[in-house]
Amino acid sequence: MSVISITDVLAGKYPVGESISVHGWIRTRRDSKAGISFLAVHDGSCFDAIQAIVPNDLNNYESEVQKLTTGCSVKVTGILVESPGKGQAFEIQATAVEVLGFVEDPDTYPMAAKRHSLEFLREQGHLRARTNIGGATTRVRNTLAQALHRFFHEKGYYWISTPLITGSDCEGAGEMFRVSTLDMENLPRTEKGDIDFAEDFFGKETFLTVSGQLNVETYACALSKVYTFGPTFRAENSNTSRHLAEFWMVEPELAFAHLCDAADLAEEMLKYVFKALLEERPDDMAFFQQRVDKTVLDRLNNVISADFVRMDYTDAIEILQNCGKKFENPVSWGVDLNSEHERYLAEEHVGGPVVLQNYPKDIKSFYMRLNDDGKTVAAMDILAPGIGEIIGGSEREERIEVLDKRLAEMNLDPADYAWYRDLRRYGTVPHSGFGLGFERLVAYATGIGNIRDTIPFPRAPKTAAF
RNA sequence: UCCCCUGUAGCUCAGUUGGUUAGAGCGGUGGACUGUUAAUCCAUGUGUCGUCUGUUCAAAUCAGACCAGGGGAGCCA
Repeated sequence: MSVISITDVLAGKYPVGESISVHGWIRTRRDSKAGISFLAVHDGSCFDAIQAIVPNDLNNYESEVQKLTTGCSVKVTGILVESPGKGQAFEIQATAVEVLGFVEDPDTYPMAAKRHSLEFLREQGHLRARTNIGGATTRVRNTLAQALHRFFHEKGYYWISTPLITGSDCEGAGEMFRVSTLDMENLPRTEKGDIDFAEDFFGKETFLTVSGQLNVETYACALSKVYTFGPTFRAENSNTSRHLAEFWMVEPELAFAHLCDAADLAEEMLKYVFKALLEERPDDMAFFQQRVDKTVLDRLNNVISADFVRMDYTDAIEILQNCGKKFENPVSWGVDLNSEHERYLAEEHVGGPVVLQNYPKDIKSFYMRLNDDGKTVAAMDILAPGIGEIIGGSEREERIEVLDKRLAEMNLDPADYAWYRDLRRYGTVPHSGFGLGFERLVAYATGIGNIRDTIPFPRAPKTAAF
């Protein structure tokens, strides 16, 4: 026996006139003196609840049905009928209501049938999935994740499970969380007095990964088209609405490809997943459009239909210098762009996503491929109106002598990158890739302003509840 | 980590130029009405006023520190 989902009932997948059972939680109960009660039963399978009509001649009507409040769990059995009321196509004429669990004290049940602030809901991490916005976000997040996997699968990419625990402390993308089983009260010491990590679980220092990129490059240099999709960890003390200490990242890596190929892939990918989202979750997206951000649908449709603008860093600097707008941080060639600059380019100058590319080498990572001009690297950021950088990527430096020169310039020890250098020593190929912050994608797609509301259990500085 | 703002009932907030008894809406509860739709109408309870320290005859109100949340910045995805 399988459990019936309310989404299937509301979609008309069950015959009218026959008896079915649904399970779920009460959203609201309304009593009518005509001798019936209306129950809105919600199981999270879709945005809408199903309405059950409960006659007062059920033997537990007074003892239980009339005591149902928001949040109580029930199994409702009854005849599926076309609804004479407005607001729903089908409803259930209940023949039995089994209460699975009451709400202890309706007065203090946090998820009362009323509007709550997102800040309050965040403190109720174990219950917020029961709200409209919590459920809708969760379903959208799932749809986007599934669409990403499907996109890469259809294009022949292989999903690579890169490690979460890394023995390399030089991934270069940020502060790392240490992984250790040493007794912090009684640390083993070397003769010099340093902590003796040879005694630690892995026999060396280990950390949580900040990016799967370096690892996935090794598989790109064997299977050609690959990607990782998994959690990454950054111990940065970032207190903003667009950073998390634990976030999910999609990182495709493509062999025999240049920067323009990575940019094309990113554009195609975003269009694909937004199209899938609009097709598969019209109910949730209508909610976001109405209650969260009145511009989401236009924005997503715009991304789907418009070509992404490609712009060189050097041209962007010129645009910023000549736009007549006063910036707090002055612009000149060689400086890293600030939020205000990125926002101007994406929101005002272009009015949509923009691919910014070919940055000065001195403000970018060692592994990015040096351009022929000798001063820029083949790096790109995709900036989205509203949230800023959503994708960062590059063509990787595949020439061993150039890579070694870059490592030396940045005072990095080639020995730390031995296996990474091997990829360039044994049958090197041009290859490119990028990283997409998955929670930023969810935020962009829903209009939710704080990234902490796009992941079920957010991890941020001083925040690890639940 | 830096700057600005906020922290009062289950929730969203008002208020307090320091002085006996702290306010509203929503939610909850009780009732009326109703094939209802977060319905409507009537009635009704609720508070270590973020924590600690200080100033004072007196602090929820003033000051300091700390904690938490929001907005902006930096780091980035």
